[in-house]
Amino acid sequence: MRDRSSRTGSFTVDVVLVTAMRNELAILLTRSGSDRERWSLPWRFTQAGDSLDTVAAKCADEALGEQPSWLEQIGAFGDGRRHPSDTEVSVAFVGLVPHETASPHAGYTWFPMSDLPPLSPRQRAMAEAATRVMQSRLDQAPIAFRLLPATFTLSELQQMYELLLGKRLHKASFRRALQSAWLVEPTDEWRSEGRGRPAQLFRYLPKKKRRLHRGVRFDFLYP
Amino acid sequence: MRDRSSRTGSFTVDVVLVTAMRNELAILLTRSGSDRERWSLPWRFTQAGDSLDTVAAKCADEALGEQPSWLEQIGAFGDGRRHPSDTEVSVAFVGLVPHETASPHAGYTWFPMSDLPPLSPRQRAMAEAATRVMQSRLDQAPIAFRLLPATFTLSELQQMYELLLGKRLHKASFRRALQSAWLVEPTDEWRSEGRGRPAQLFRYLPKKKRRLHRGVRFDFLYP
DNA sequence: TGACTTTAGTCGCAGATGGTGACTAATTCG
DNA sequence: CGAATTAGTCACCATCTGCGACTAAAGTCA
Repeated sequence: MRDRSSRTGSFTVDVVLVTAMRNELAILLTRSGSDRERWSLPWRFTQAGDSLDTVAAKCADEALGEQPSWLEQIGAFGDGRRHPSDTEVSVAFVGLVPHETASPHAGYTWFPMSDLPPLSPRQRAMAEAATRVMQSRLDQAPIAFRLLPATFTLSELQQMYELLLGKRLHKASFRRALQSAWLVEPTDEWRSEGRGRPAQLFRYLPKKKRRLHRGVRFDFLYP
Repeated sequence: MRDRSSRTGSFTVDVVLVTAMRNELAILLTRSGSDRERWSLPWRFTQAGDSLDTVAAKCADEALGEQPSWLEQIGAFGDGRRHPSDTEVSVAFVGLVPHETASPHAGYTWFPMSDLPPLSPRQRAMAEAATRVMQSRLDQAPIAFRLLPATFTLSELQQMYELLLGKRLHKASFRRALQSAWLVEPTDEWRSEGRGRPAQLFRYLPKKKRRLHRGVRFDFLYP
């Protein structure tokens, strides 16, 4: 067992890998290194010369075998809360992963946010912060798009926004707002999903071609 | 001179203290500890047992003799950029200070953001991140109010928003949006400022009494 | 004193945006 | 074929926004 004080001044990088699974958000956990009975976020000690982003990317790669479609730091966590590493501070990242293409390595498991196993207090704080950060950036950054595959139907996109916002949206208003924000462009493909009319596939329209004025705000709710 | 590798794994806490001075944002700098010719943000090594927020608060107190009216972490910075401490990582905070009541301790000087002296690359990144964070939280958190004294005129508030947004706002629209957001309440005081009609003083209305629906969005611009 | 300037604060129109239900379209199922 | 299901659009109307023009209360200066 490590001596607690030996880690004073050192720190870890932790990654909250988020995906949308069966209509709810889920994060990727693995067995804790120190206590095999407990679950933990993927984390690492930093090595001299590696930037924080690099360490986070390695963490994600070890868990998934690929890079998240979006990876962003959400801050440093400490404040006396316990962490498997016994360091005083950890720097947390959020990584977004489209669920369709993700296949975690052995030993890693998706857990729905609503039903997480016990985590160290510091990692629990990170998981909560991750969803807060995602919600707050929803209208500034392509959060919803990074949780979807490269092409998607507008209904899928709407469901993703409903999931992230935690409320229902009205179809016509959603599409109108989407249009005026120039966020997507149609492909020439259509997808027939069992019953019902086939849906056209769209892709995220990168900033280059876009003439965006106001940030998008999907505010409109349903009865 | 310290050996660079001796600090590997350790880190500092740095504070970007921001105020609004003569219609532009300014930050508080001091002479660097290692090189008296250079300027630096206030920073400290952490001590075992102190939370990050506590260290940041101490930093601010040492510079100002008082607490900022708002103090929030903006992230961990490293990525190989140099810092006076020779650590690999620093955790940065923004602190907001109303300029009217602030009187920095000896050795600390306000510098306008538009005309900063040379800083270490890591601290320059922090200063830039600070203004980005302030802008992005402008409609979620009382950023503008924390840069103003406890009571203020609506014209002063509008000027503060114009400064933070970097664009002019239309008076009538600004006040209408302010009303519908229930952000301020009038006091029974008025201030006569030289020529022109005296202005009523307002104060920030804390969340308790507020029934806020949508986030405020002062989007409307001037010709 | 009274015209002029300066700053505060309000009104109300016209056009843009948003919430909504009802509509049409294309497919599967039985 | 008709019912069910999902996609996509339309049009009405209420609300919100941009904006110019207005009123109000002070100082300045001849």
